[in-house]
This record gives sequence, C-alpha cells and structure tokens, in this order.
Amino acid sequence: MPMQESGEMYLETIYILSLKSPHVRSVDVGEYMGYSKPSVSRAIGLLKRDGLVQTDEFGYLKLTPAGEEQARGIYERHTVLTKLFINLGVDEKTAADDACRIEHYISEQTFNAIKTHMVKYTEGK
Amino acid sequence: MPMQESGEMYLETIYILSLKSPHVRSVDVGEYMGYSKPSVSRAIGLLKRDGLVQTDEFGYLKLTPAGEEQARGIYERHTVLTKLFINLGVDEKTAADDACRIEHYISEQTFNAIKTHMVKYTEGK
DNA sequence: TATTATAGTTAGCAGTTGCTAATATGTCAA
DNA sequence: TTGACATATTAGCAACTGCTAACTATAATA
Repeated sequence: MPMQESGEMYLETIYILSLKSPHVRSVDVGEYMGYSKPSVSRAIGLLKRDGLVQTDEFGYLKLTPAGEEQARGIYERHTVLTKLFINLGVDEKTAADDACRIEHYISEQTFNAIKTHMVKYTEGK
Repeated sequence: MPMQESGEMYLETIYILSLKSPHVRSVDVGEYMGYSKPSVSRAIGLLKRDGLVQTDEFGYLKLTPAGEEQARGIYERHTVLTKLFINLGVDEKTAADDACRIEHYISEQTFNAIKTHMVKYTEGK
C-alpha cells in the first residue's frame, strides 16, 4: 500500500537531517518534528519494516537506496513548491509550511508541470 | 477545532449536488463520493452537530448559511486550483483530482496569491 | 560503585474516518 | 394487508497517528 503523509514526513526529516550531519538519531527526528519519542520510534520501525531506513553499526539512522530516492523526491517537491509560492508573493514561512503539506498530495503529472513552469520562469532571471 | 479534510469533502459535495438539484439526500452524497451509507450518515451527523447542515421538512439536506459560506470557499479553491493546473498543461481529470486534495491544505495567504495570479493571467485572454 | 541522564521501546489510550452487519422506517406494489 | 425495496441509522471493527506512563539499556558522573 502507498505511504501515508506521516511516513513521508519522517522520511523527509531523516533526509534533511542527514544533509547536515551523518549522525541522525530518533531523538533528533522527534525534536525536529516536535513529536514524542514513542511516536518517532513506531514510525521509524515502520520505515525499517518497509526497507526505507536502516540503523548503522553505531545506531545512527541511514536511508536505504530506496528510502533515499523517495526522500529526494519528496524534498524536491518541497523546494519547488516553496519557490513557486514565494514567486507568487507568499512569505517564506507560509510558503514552506504550505509546501510541506501539499507535497504529499500532488500528482506526478501536476508536479512536473509546475517544475517545468518554474524552470522557464527562472531562465529569464 | 478546525474541520478535517473529510468534513470539508462532505460539505463540498452537498454544495455541488445542491447546485444541480435542491433535492440532495445522504444516499446521493454517498454515491457521489463512493462511500458507504453509514460513513455518510455519521459524517453528516457531525456537520449537523456543528451547525453547517440541516434537514428540511422533506428530509433533504440543506446547508446552513455558515455551511454554505464555508462550502463556497472550499469550492472556490477547487475551481481556482483546477484552472491553475490546467493552465500549466495538466489534463483536466488530473488537475481536478489534485485540486480536490490540495484545496484542504493550502493557506489563505497562498490561495489568495494564486487567485491574484490567475486573475492577472486571465486578463490578457 | 552507585546514581543520574539520555535514548529507545513497549503498552495502552484517544480521535478520525473508512468499513460491514444488522436494525428501523417508510413507500409502493401485489 | 403484506412483502419487497430504498433510505437512514446504530453498533462495532480496523487502520493510522498522535499522546503519556512506564520500562530497559547504555553512558557519564559523583
């Protein structure tokens, strides 16, 4: 079955934290998302079960190739949508917050259309 | 507390069906949304509890002024977002489907920015 | 060594929202 | 009038996803 918004958010958070440091722990994910330790523990257990996340020899969270690919896709949606909204005049915080919710619900086709538009728009700058 | 996506969808469906005919029943809502009768029954019970929907003397569903106002807002998001996506080259069905999911998650500010953009865009046509 | 702090897990609760099964309730036709 | 059909509701299940409380395990410190 397809992943829910919740799972995508955890995956994206691990990805974002991994960009800053290779030492990502569950507690860091929880702090970043504002969720309790048990919530994170269960959610990451599900991502592990689905082969998207692993724990390395020191206990740090690592995305598997499949997890990384999916997280990259979600994060790209996030950044492209945020830029789109900012271009339309929305403030950065609101743009990012909206992107963060919408990124989970937009189809491949619509996202590609937006991305193409953004590329064209940015060309002339 | 703020209404969930689910409640908004039921409200919007009643609104849309009301545009076609004043005789909207629970069973029509269920058929339109593809949901079972008990699901519709409970959802509409909640909308009634919240003062957004009423039943008229013949048992037909009517939006209250508050319900109508809210439904109008949701439906406007739906139509504006659909047009935006179509303008970007997305096919009608996909555009409408995406709009239907996203309409519940977009902030007032971002929606207004999109609407303003669409008005400008449509002016030159 | 014993205590304390940190990290993670397990158990179980609550709310949302879909479902099926079973139960009214009302209308129409035989 | 009775039986069948449509409509609506009630009861209860399941999955998802947040939470707190309580536990374990490990590491740092007094």
